[in-house]
Amino acid sequence: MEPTKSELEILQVLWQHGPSTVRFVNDTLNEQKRQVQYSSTLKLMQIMAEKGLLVRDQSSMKHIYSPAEEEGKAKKKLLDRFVDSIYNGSATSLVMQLFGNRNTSKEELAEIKEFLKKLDQ
Amino acid sequence: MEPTKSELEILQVLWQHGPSTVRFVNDTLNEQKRQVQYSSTLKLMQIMAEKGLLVRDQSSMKHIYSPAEEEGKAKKKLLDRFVDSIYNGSATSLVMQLFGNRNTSKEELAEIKEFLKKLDQ
DNA sequence: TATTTCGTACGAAAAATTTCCTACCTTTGG
DNA sequence: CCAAAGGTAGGAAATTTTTCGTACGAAATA
Repeated sequence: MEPTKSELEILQVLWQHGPSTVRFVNDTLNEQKRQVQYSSTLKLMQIMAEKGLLVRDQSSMKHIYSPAEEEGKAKKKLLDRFVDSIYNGSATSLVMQLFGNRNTSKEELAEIKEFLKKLDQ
Repeated sequence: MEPTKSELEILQVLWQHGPSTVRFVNDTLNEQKRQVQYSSTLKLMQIMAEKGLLVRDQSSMKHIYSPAEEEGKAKKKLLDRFVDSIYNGSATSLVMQLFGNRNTSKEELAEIKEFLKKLDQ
């Protein structure tokens, strides 16, 4: 299932900090992103759990939520969908546009080249 | 301004085929994407024109709509936003994930390497 | 024990997005 | 000229997404 924009924010917090309570996620959102009411975050996380985007541990009173999918996998899916919908499935054109008129550091470029070289082996 | 999902579909048609009438866009959507009523497409394109996403030529009775922004520029913006929000701004991690566990063809990889090489010069 | 604090649940409202009905005008073909 | 076909405009409805008020229970604490 495709996370909405707000859902993605919540996922990011959980990926970054690991399984968390609603309180923690809400505080983090308020610090890092934007002002939002506790009950809004709660509601959204409950919905996400229903949808299967999050897994909820209710064994203690303070429920603990975790992402249902591992960060890399989930992001890969998002990335693939992005490539499909915007670049018509061509990863190459994406990369070209990404670095085409961007001031990418020499180090970054070197790192990528090194990475690509290793892919061949 | 950030195009919504449906708005993006319309933009794609216009980028692909150039300035078009609502009728043409609607027909294309119905062929390539999904069933949608003419008046829905019309309405959405009118809204997009108001928002400044499209430019409308009303000189003739059949209005001609064009994307307000050139394809490359607009997609670059979308891409940058995507990198920022998903990969925390790191184009490198995006590329690595993109090719990490993907069966990319040798040709594709060679092309990218060639491209990166040229960037240095 | 009484009170305050902190948690979940639920429903509804608000906002954003998408869809379509209907009215009405212009053009085209008979 | 008249009817049919094809266009725009506008409002309203439907859907999806987001937000929050409120009720209520459990836990901590004075």
